[in-house]
Amino acid sequence: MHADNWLPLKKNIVRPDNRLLRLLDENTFQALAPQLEILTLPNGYVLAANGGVQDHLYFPISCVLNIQGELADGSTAELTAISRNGFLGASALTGVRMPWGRVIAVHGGQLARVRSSIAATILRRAPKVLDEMLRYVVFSMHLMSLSLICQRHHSLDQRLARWLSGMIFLSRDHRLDVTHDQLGRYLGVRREGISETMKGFEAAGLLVSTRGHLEVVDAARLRTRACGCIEEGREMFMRFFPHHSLTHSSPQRAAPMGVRHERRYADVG
Amino acid sequence: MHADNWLPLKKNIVRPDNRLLRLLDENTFQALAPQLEILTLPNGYVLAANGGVQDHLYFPISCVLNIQGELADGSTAELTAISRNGFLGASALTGVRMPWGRVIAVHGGQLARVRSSIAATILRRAPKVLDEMLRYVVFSMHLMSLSLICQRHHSLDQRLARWLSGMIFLSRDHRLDVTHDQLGRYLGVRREGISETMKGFEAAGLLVSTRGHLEVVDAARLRTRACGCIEEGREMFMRFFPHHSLTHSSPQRAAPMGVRHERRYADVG
DNA sequence: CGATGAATGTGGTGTAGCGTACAGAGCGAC
DNA sequence: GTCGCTCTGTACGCTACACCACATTCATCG
Repeated sequence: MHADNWLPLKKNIVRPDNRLLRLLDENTFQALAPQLEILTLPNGYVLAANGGVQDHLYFPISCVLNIQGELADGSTAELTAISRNGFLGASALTGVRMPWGRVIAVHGGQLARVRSSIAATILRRAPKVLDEMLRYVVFSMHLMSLSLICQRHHSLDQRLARWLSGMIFLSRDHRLDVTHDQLGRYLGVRREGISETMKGFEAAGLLVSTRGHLEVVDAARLRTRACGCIEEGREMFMRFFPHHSLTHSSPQRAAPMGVRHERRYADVG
Repeated sequence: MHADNWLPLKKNIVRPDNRLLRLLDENTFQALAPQLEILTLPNGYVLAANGGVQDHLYFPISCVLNIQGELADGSTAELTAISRNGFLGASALTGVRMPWGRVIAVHGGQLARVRSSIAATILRRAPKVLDEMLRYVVFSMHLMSLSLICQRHHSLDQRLARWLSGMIFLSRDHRLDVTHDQLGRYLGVRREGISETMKGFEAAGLLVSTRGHLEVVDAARLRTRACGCIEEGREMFMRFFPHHSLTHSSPQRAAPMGVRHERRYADVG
């Protein structure tokens, strides 16, 4: 798992399908383009371990990143997920290097990155986009607030159902490469708890799984098992980004396994 | 409990002791000053219920605000606390009205506020302060991440000790007016759990309490009962605001009950 | 000064998820 | 193949806290 396969973006090339990059006016984008690198990450690629993102901004295109926190005593939990709707690197943008967090491409795919120092200079000329980035940061904070309460009050069944529903929505793929152990770290529970709950889901015909992989086969019913946080998150997204339709966000990139995608409700980020 | 006792700030008056307002250059501050209102809130004053802050920015001076989240199903938890080091209203600054959250002055005192539309216009001329506000937002997000993991993995004893330690640090007052019920909502647990834990603290001689009030009498030992999140939070603060000394942040405003204040370690916000 | 309601003590039962331990099973390396 | 390692199933006691029910006590206000 190594991401050496990046290639510099050529000028006048099609604009990467990231919501924020799409908001750039043509001039600013052309200024930024030579500095953009496009990376293709495999499933499960660890983009940053124990040190967070230091001095790049990352704009997911077709991948989904997962930010994981870990305390000194070893406790972990997922903090947020980032897709083509957002970006990663707000800390770097403020000039702070955080030795905190761990970034994993739960769902592999393309992403664009740019040095934060360069980005800051160029984006300063595009206050509209900078505003939108601030808005995304604030939105993330609200989503995290939601997760904070969710963790405290909702059952593992509900939270796992929410997590899976959210992830298949963001990745546009009903298949997922994760082990029970990883899921446990994301949700802040033991591996055994995940196995147990997963067995229930599988018995109910919601998904099928082999070691390290799973495929959701009944997304609609899976969602009914989740807590209301999916809807609350969706509502929040609509409130922050009213002009952005979740259901028609952008053309589908791949058609994996011929499963029709369910996108009516979903977790967002 | 009504906050009708506000008075418009006079020109050339001493600058309110809020970290962000202090960062304003003199010209920008003079432009902002006529628009600032200074409010004095009593302990427990509910600044916003079920609707968050809509169209003001709030800069605590001597009060400590507590932001509480509540889901549709009634689940609650504290999201963050805001003192003279920060501000409230990032959502409003992005132009979004959030029907979410509840703001309480856990520790009463003064705060400055200004209409967010006016503030946005004026602050646009002070990019340094705007940057610092963004930095505070990002810092808050990290602190919330910490709390998210803390909630999941640490015991009620530890979390209550952390909360109390943090609050007496931020308020510079060892006394606190809160009921067990309120504490339960902040920490996302039942009232009975708080009563139980509190009894333990009182038996250990860490604090004394009467109904609706408590006073910490051994802050040092209380901190030893807390989880490591206090230190982690402090480290985070130092990283984001390296030039701001926590121990000498500003002169002490009141000397309540002759108790010497412990400020070596603390939770921050 | 007594009434009244909010705040707190107490207790019993239920359970979700933890800690630990170990067994089986798939998958890749050789 | 078959070895070895990682991933997954299962079980069992334990603890923290939830949920429910009620007794008590203090503070305020008439």
